[in-house]
Amino acid sequence: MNEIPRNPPRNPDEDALDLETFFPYQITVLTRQVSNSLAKTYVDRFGITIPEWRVMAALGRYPNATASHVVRHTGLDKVQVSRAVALLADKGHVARRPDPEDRRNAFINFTTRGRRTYRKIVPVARAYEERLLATITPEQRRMLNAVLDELTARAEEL
Amino acid sequence: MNEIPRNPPRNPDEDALDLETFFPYQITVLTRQVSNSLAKTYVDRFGITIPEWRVMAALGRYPNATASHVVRHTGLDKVQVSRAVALLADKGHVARRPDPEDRRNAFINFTTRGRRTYRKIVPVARAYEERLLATITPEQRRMLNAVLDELTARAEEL
DNA sequence: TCATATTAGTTTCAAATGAAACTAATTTCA
DNA sequence: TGAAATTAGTTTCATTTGAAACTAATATGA
Repeated sequence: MNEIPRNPPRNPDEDALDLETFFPYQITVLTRQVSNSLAKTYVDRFGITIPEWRVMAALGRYPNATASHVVRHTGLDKVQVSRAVALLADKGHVARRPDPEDRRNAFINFTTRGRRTYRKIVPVARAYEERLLATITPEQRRMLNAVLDELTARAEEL
Repeated sequence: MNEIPRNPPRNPDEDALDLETFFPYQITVLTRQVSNSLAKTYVDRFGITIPEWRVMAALGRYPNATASHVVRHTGLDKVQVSRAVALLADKGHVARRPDPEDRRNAFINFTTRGRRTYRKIVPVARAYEERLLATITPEQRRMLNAVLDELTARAEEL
């Protein structure tokens, strides 16, 4: 017999909390899904991890950045940035140039190869976002974008 | 001299991607923030981790569940569920009872102590969500909830 | 001026994670 | 039947993570 397993009875506790509609649960599940898809794409097609991609994205927007600038623009912590930059340097995507005026700093920049890779990734990242958001209206997108910003600011306060 | 560090020049690449408005980045940052806050609350106040809390939430809603049912209702993978249940059992919050009809299964239930803890956590979780969402309108909440469900389904397809 | 504090970035270490291998029980079907 | 496949759940192991300690350089202030 291959009986389909039945779920146990529902909602025994009058005050039970519904995980499916609990906001922290909802975003955790969605984020994991999205991150895994993207991570797979970046690794398979470009041989880099998400933190490495984030560093590249920061450099594409703000070139000649120090590690601290990258921290500020990526939301990664300094350990992750340190490691991601080291790996990108190993792979020849970025180069570090010490600041002669303060030798604790190092300016990070794309190599030619790194910039070429960055320019290939950007449209792939945009295309993924586009496909993901394809079924929601422009109005919903604007709202979503604004609400997420609002909630991020709010979460930092709490 | 304590000069405030200036950011490097912006947007050098005409086609640069803005991380701040890139949806996968936005939800990653928000989710990390929210998870960290909640994890801290659960550990500090109740001595449990987020996966343990999720298992409890699943049991609150669907009692007498097997590990497979918990997997289905929590979005955790079976390794995490196995470990979380083992830890909850160690702490005396849940008990496992083997299914006499199929001894591969074990039914998981709250102990009295576990149910008491669950009933304390639920309002704390709700209160956090309430404070987090306090600044957005009920209309926005409904929309957010619907859009996140939609995107989760969509992300699974991609 | 030099001892102390601060800052940038790296390394270390312990904990969390999840894929893959594994154990035990049950089902399938020749 | 009973050998092979499937399923539930656990354990192992290699990787990822981030807090804390650390190194090196610069700033501060008695």
